Amino acid sequence: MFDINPSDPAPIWKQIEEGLRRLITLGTLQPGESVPSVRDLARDLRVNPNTVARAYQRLSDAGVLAVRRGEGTYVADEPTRPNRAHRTEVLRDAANRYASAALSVGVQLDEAVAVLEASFDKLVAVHRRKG
Amino acid sequence: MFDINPSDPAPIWKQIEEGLRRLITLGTLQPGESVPSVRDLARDLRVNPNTVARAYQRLSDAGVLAVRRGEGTYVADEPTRPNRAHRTEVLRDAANRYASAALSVGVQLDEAVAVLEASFDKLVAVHRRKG
DNA sequence: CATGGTGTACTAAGGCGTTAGTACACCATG
DNA sequence: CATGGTGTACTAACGCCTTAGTACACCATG
Repeated sequence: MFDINPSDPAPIWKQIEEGLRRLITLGTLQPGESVPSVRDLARDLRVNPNTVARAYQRLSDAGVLAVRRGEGTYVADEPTRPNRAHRTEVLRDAANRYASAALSVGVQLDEAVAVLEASFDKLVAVHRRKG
Repeated sequence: MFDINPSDPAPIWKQIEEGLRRLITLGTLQPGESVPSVRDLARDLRVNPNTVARAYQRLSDAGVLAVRRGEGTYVADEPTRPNRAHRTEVLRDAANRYASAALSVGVQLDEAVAVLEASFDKLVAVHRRKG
């Protein structure tokens, strides 16, 4: 489905939340489609079920996922889209972290852009492979 | 000198380490030049001296900073440069995080590149202002 | 020599993330 | 109705990060 990076300082529940949002915006997960159960995804990612549950609950509160009690969790029929303010904030923060990391190891803008394109291609390719 | 982002999941000592490496590679801090004392930088960043000390010690172990006991800490005469393997690893990881964040909020490559350029410009501008 | 600033070391406490284990209410299925 | 899978909730424990406080050895300065 997607990968978790244990060495990433970002919390695992946040990586799961981001990964699911990514698959939804890319169309890999479509409205009404079911997502893996808490226990299944936890086993798949080699992570504790509580951590997955935390991500699912946050996405449900945000209106991205919909829970049918006793049955399972599904992508909402009309998944909530982040507004412009939140989107630009997330993007600027992430860009600052990337630029800082690049400059700290002596990498210029052009090379940073090239590597960024490769990362984009890889993630979109995962999308095309349906998982 | 540089900024610390308390909401960044990355440890503060790592942000300090990265910030100093960035200023050195940009030339804002030149070989032989002195860096602020542990207590001064801690007061400046509103952070505990222990946290700054941790970053200084790691940079000293890496050969980027040189400590003169009882006197202060300085940029090494020939600061160690990260090798290609480490550089590409850091860059790829950071690029993956940025690409993932962008796609999770529905941002395409072109917009992500534009925002990245802005971040680069901002950091380099800080460099030109000598701090 | 006395003072003050330097890096360094140590302990104690609190917060957050993660894991582990257990338990419950819910619902589809047979 | 019994079973099994679903999300959810709770406690306990561990580790890492951070803060706070104290203390030490070192050295430049006056």
